[in-house]
Amino acid sequence: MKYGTYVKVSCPERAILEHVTSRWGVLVLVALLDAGTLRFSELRDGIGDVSEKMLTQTLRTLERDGFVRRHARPVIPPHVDYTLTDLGREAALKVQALADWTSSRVPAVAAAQSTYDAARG
Amino acid sequence: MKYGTYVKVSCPERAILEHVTSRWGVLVLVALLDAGTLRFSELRDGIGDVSEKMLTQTLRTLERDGFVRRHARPVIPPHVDYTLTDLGREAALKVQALADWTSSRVPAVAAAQSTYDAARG
DNA sequence: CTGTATCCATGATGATACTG
DNA sequence: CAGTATCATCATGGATACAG
Repeated sequence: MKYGTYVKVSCPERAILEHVTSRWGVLVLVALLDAGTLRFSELRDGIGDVSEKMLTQTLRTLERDGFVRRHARPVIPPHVDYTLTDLGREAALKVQALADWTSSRVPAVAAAQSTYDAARG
Repeated sequence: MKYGTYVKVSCPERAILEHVTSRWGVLVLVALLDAGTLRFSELRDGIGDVSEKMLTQTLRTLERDGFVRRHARPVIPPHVDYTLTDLGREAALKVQALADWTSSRVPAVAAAQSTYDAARG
């Protein structure tokens, strides 16, 4: 079984971890942390390379977990805003911290990989 | 592959993040952080439910990234020890911090999910 | 504009069997 | 003991088309 992003994981902690560290989850959380409020199309364009399907799926999951608040204005054409909840802000800060640390160690990891690859093949 | 305007998550960074937050990556890092040194079989038994294939794969990835050091003693039967490098200890601490935070918010997330599911379907 | 529905290629995953 | 090899399966994510 794949340790799915959406359900079917025995350990709830593991599931939540998957949600916030998932490919698009990280980007959505950090984007909303930086911008405060973003529309669906702003998230889609800002993140880039994300399909609408995956963005919707990611937003639904984060909304269900209580990390993201969805505000749909009853207008035509539709206008939907997304913001972080307090819980979501906590999550976003933690995830950003991990992402920042990772970013800072990219050179060290790249060096380690080169060494490893050179020694083996 | 290009990422966001709001977020600067490069591909190598994303890959590293996936390595350390992967299902078995988290468990291996935390196990080694707690125990200091563990043999292959100790990791396999301690983590539980992990196939030898996935454990090997996880260990190789973490070793290549410079997070884990592998020490194979030239004896029969084979005896292989795994420990964290300094870089790996940093990673393990960050990951454990995120995992601990996640663990502490499981009730809040569960409540949010119940609310969401009740309101919708 | 903000989604939903459907199909499908890809790749991750784990069971099993085997090896040095 | 510590892996490696092979294979079946099944979720994941992307493309596409369409709807409200």
